[in-house]
Amino acid sequence: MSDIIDEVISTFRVSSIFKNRDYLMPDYVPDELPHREEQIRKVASILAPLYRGEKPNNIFIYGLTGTGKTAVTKFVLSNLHRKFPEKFRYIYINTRQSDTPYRILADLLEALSIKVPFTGLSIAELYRRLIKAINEYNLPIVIVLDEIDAFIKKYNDDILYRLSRINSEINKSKVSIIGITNDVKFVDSLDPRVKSSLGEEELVFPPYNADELEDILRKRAQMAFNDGVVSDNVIKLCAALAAREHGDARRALDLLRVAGEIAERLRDSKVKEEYVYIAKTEIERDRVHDIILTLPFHSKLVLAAVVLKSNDGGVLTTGAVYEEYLSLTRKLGVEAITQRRVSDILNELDMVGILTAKVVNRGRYGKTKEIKLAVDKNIVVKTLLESDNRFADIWS
DNA sequence: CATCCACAGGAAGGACGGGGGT
DNA sequence: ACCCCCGTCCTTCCTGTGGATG
Repeated sequence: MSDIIDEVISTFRVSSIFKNRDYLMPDYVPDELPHREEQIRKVASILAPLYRGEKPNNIFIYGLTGTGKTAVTKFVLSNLHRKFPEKFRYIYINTRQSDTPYRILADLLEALSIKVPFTGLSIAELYRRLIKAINEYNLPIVIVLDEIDAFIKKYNDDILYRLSRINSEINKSKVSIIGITNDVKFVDSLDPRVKSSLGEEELVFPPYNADELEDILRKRAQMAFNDGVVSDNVIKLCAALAAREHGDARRALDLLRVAGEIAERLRDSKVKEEYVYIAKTEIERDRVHDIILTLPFHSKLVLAAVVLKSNDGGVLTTGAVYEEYLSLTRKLGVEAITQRRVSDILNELDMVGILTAKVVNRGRYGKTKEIKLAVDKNIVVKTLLESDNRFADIWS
């Protein structure tokens, strides 16, 4: 048995593929960000007042996923901070990870080294403590709220409003907010007061094109892989596949990393192009798998209904899905939830990319959603079966 | 041109289980 | 011990709606 472990470890210890895999990890912030020089300059110049201990303007940053918004922001802040560690403080919060008002406030407090219980307090109490903490803090603070659009959509812009108002509640203004969002239209849904306060500076990040992606990949590949392991064609392929997905650099890096991992697993000394394709389906499979496993039971049931009805081909409507869902609940002998809730669940499944639910008006035939599965049916079925044995009665 | 379909999706609220402060 | 708060799912009730049809 220990042979197996030795074997596995040995492939890890001396990798013929990777020099250092970390450079391909999503959270790695590189020393240089090719093709984002202009954005770096802009962000840096907005934040420059920190050097004099003054509060910079608030910033709104737009751009699709994987266009370097987070990387540029972190890059500029960490560089500034390294140069002037005594001048200011910055806090980065990803609102997808900390996805409730409570958790955001708790994270902020924690970053200011104030311990708070992870539940139990009222939001108002957290605000009180936060304001007190900021009041006692004498440096400017930059708060980065990443991916706020999803958060605001789910809750409201109350936190943004309150955070932007903190300055007027304390003696000296010193809190700057950097809001990062994937959704450009999202700003319109904000309270005008928040909009004007947070939108003091606006910045748009365009997607990378295939050439730029290639450039980025080449630089990273050099750091991450051993020499001669990755051919230019592999890099071009990763760039091309990611460019198709609106120039998502993270996607491109993921492809390259996973392709490398596959080569490593197969004890190959080179990353072949076919591994990139395998990586693509593997990434997709893992994503779908993770999402489905964490779904509540009735969401899984709704998904099962969609899968079953998709057998008939064509587009589904909310009504059709609900009917199928009801028959499943009867089959399994569980209580059904309302169609109103199922409608929301379909939207949730759309948001995580498992299916697409597009609202359409079909005139005489009413307003409904056109629902289509967006991922491989077999993966869905397999994961559903694995996640809850009650599904065995449906796919026997 | 009005009608009316088949829902969309907002608002309010409730049950429940996680966990407080005092 | 007491009462309070929050997030997660969910319900009930509701008003709104684009365009094929009559």
